[in-house]
Amino acid sequence: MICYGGFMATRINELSQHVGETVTLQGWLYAHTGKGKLAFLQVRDGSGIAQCVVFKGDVDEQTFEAAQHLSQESSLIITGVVKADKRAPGIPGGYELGVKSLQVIQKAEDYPITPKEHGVEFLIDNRHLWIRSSRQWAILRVRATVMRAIRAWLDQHGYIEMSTPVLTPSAAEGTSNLFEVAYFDDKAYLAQTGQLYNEANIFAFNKVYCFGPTFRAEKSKTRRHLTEFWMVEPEVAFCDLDQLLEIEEQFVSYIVQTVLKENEAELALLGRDPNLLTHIAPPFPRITYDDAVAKIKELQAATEDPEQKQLLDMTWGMDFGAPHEAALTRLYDKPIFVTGFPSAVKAFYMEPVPGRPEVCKSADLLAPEGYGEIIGGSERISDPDLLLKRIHEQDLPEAAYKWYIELRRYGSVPHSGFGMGVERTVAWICGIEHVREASPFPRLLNRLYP
RNA sequence: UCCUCGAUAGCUCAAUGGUAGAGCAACCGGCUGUUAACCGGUAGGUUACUGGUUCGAGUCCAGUUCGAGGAGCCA
Repeated sequence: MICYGGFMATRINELSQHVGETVTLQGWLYAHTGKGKLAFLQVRDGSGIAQCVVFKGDVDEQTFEAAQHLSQESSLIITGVVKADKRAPGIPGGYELGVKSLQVIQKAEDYPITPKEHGVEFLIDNRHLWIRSSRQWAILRVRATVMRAIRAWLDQHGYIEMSTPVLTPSAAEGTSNLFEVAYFDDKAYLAQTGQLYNEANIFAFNKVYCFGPTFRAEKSKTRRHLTEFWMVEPEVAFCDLDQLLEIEEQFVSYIVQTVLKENEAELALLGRDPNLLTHIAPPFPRITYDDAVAKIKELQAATEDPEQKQLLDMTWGMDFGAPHEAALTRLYDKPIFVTGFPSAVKAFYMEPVPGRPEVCKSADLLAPEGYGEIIGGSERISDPDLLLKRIHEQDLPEAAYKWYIELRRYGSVPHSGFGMGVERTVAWICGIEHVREASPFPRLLNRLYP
């Protein structure tokens, strides 16, 4: 019996509910080994991995022959009796199938990713296959939970999702790190933020968010950069920076707690210690830029390593580099807010701190363990004259911002918002080295395939 | 754009300037509890590319291409 569509099949993550019953699984051979009259098949079905044991005495000769010669990633339908067995490997493991019959849908030939170590280049070239591997499978399931938790928290708290355009007009903040695309006889650019449009949306809907891919044509080759990544950007009317930080810490904590609750098996598979995440709850430490600079200088003075000493070089007014963020966040076991950056290194639309116009009401949220910035947020300038002045100071084309300035002429209010990078957040929660593994098909500098 | 490192079998890696090797994967055989099983056997190579030095180059030199890590910039 072939059960296409899956409605007749049992899912591997539900095997524990079927002990003693005869069930049918539909999946792919993940790994196999044998021992004379026994064949051990590890079968994936998308929900988990289960060991299926074929004993020569239990099946006809053809079936045993087929089981012995099954190749990795062959697709199959397999029927047998569910047994609890502590020895059974798999995800979640502990249950296995005593096979009664086996049907090979397709015998795979020479699957390239073997259960041995492989290099990064080979794996990323084979990303379309690599996502079947258990670590990648686990990471991408956590990503799906993160994305679901993002929407759940925002939806539960009165935000409405409002799509912002991916194709945006020319000009804006300079085009050096934008991807240019032909737009009939004109040029358009792939969006690197939906924020300005969200600032229009709040005047219609009060609390909004956009959530989608965003594009940066930066020539960055580091473990923290993708050229296409997903970002969620909430924007809130009648909201100052202090209120924004409370929103952010609740939001991030909810996401982490949701993953801890729903992806225990995935985190275990990744070797991620949940104790590094269980205490993630409000409030998060807040530190001003001024204090952060002082702390970094202390750390620089304390280090013996001459290379670190040079990397930690810091003077007031500089933006943080990755080494600064890493050193600073290692002092805390929670994400930290760094507030009040110099206006000169931040975007033109950020509200100045009253009495200290050289710094602005901005806040970066830095993840612990050296993962660095996962959120950038700020209170936006609400005064039209000040906004216009800042646009002139930064030599931006006023005409391109006509609509944006107009927002401040028709019922302007204090408002704030932030953007959170999904892949960096997933990388932190999963404890992985590189953001490329937090995206199903990462786009990187020099890498557009597959 | 800059700095550092790298490219040898399908994969991961060896190989004093002197015959190109191993493990895994594949294929054949053995084993009733394997967890990246184990044991025996078979097959598998334009050493990234171009040029140079040398009696002789995977190895030394120059250039090119591709990749990795990092810096800057950023989520």
